[in-house]
Amino acid sequence: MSGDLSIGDLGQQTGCKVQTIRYYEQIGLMPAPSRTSGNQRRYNPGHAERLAFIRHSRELGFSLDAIRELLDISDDPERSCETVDRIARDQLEEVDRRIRSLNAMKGELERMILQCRGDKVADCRIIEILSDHSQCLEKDHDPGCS
Amino acid sequence: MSGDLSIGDLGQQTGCKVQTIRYYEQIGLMPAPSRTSGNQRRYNPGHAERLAFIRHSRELGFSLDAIRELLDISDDPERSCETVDRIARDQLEEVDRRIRSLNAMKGELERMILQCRGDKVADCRIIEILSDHSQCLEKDHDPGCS
DNA sequence: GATACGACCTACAGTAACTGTAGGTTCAAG
DNA sequence: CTTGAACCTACAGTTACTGTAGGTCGTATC
Repeated sequence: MSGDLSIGDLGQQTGCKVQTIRYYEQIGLMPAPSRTSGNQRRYNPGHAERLAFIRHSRELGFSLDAIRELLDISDDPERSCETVDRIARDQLEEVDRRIRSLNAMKGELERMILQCRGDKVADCRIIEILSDHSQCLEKDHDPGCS
Repeated sequence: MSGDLSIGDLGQQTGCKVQTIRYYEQIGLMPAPSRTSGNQRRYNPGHAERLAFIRHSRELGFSLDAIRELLDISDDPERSCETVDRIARDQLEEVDRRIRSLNAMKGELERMILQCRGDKVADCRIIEILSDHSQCLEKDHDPGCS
């Protein structure tokens, strides 16, 4: 009736590493499953679904804390899903922020790379753009330096 | 001639936290500066430029390891900048990968949120989409569970 | 010169979300 | 009955910092 999947099976089914599953259990995100007489974990389909929820949420970038909250809420079907909506909207905003930031990086990287003439470091535009880093660092050990 | 900036001044100039500067020194990314008789760090403009290079590179998403390599290369103006070019192109690829991944997340999040009717969890499309997570987790503790 | 207070010092623990390792045990196939 | 993969626990390591505790220094003011 229950406990038919080994941790390895569960990992294969959900595309999740065995250590990660144990980690989720350790931090209380996954409930402790039953064990065989030899102390090995045995999971039922409910566990598989919970893990699938977690993995899918992770793929959407939700933090484990957010997922914990989503799971808590989803355990009570009578609750309003307002909080769920807020968490999802927050996540969307965060994803948007990251996309904007990465697009800025991308633009600058592309400009940098286009200007590289593949010659010596001395004329390298990439290094130049990354900074005006002048040659004085070796002159640290001047008089005045203890 | 040298050593005129305190660590706090340097942090202000470069928008870098004091602890972060000390951390960069600890991991060998920033050279150890001279010290006052009272053991406080004093930085010169060369340090400020190196730190600016590091921060700018971080803003472009380069890892500290990549930055270390870039700094090593930039210290030798006669070297070919081929490696610099490769590091930058790798970074651009990585940024592109992340943007694609985030765009996929964004699409799914938007679809999810649009379908939410803000009602009870029982009918919540967001929870549904995140998984088919059925109600059987509490039935874990069936006969069969030690 | 005394004092106050912010800035500095070191050393270490904590963060997120895993991943990897060591050293030992169990399961299932042959 | 043996072998070898899969499992177990416990703990260290990863990235790039951030925060804390407990103590010292520098400088402005009285």
